[in-house]
Amino acid sequence: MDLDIQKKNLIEEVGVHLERDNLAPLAARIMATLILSGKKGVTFDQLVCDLQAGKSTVSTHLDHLQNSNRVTYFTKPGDRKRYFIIDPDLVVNVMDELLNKWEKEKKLHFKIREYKQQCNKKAEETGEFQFDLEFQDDFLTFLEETSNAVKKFKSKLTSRNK
Amino acid sequence: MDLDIQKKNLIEEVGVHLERDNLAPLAARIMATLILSGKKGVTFDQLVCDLQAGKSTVSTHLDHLQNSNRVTYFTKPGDRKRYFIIDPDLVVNVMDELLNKWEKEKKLHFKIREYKQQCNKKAEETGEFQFDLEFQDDFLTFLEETSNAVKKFKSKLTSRNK
DNA sequence: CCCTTAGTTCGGTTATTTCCGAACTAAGTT
DNA sequence: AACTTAGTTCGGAAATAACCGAACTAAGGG
Repeated sequence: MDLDIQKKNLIEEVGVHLERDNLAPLAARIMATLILSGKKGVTFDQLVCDLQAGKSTVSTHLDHLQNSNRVTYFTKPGDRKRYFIIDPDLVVNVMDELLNKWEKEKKLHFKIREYKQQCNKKAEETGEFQFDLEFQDDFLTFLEETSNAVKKFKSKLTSRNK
Repeated sequence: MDLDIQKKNLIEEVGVHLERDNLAPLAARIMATLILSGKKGVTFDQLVCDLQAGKSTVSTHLDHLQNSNRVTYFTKPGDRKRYFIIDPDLVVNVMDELLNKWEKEKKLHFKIREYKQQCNKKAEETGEFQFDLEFQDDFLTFLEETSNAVKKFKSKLTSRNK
């Protein structure tokens, strides 16, 4: 099958998938394009042209993608253009984001757990407990264990890359 | 501190957090309310009243939350009202969702990897490879390992609950 | 100094999401 | 049969997100 057609289809397929983590449609297409274009990078104009999008839109999204550590660029001497690429640390950055989210989630679950305990204590007299704490505990263990798995893999990766 | 005020604040805090996984603001508040109300359940009218929302809005969101296995309800004999609660299997359901997403992601990465290999093969003559496959491989391993951690914890949970 | 290139900023348009009220259904009550 | 309760459905309003073009900046080239 023709590689160009395959690329186009993959960009769309990957793009749709990427929209699931709160990326705007065009931002997702930009990411997909960069993923499928590799080391040689893609210029601003190529993106505008390939994706049939406005310059301002591409500019804004590239900004956001760089701020969130997904995308970066390199330049060539004597060439004013920027060559955008996927951030080489994307995998690690994604993991950090996940860990961060889970950390916040853990703190919230702790807070909730405390609230529930207070409620139960108050209801001790009547004997009708409002809450099982199991749910909270399971969730906390889940977050703990999964976080650990990610951390372990992360350290494996980062140690390898010096 | 007054438990009612604490509850209100927590609902808002948890609500904001829940919006991060593609829940509409009101859907997130419903979830938060149910989480913080426990076994006794919350009725439709209570939700409409507490959250100051339209009946239709609450109805639609409750529908969606039930379809996505986050919320369920019980009834009391001789009482037409439904008492909505967090689905007791929520933790497992959330894990299943995660695993599902990661499975799709793995398949996509495989597809991408294949495309990249084809491209590199074609570029073998010129000697300038367009792609490192490392990125794809790292991501695949990441998904693999993290999925396994989640699966392990899931089976621990489900075996405990018969 | 003017022109081109490579973007950025800003105000506004379009599309989508979220929410709402009014009218409706279905089941039990009086 | 008429009324209340517990919701559902549907058409549309309001809020928010996504995108765009026109005007602008900044830097290098002729």
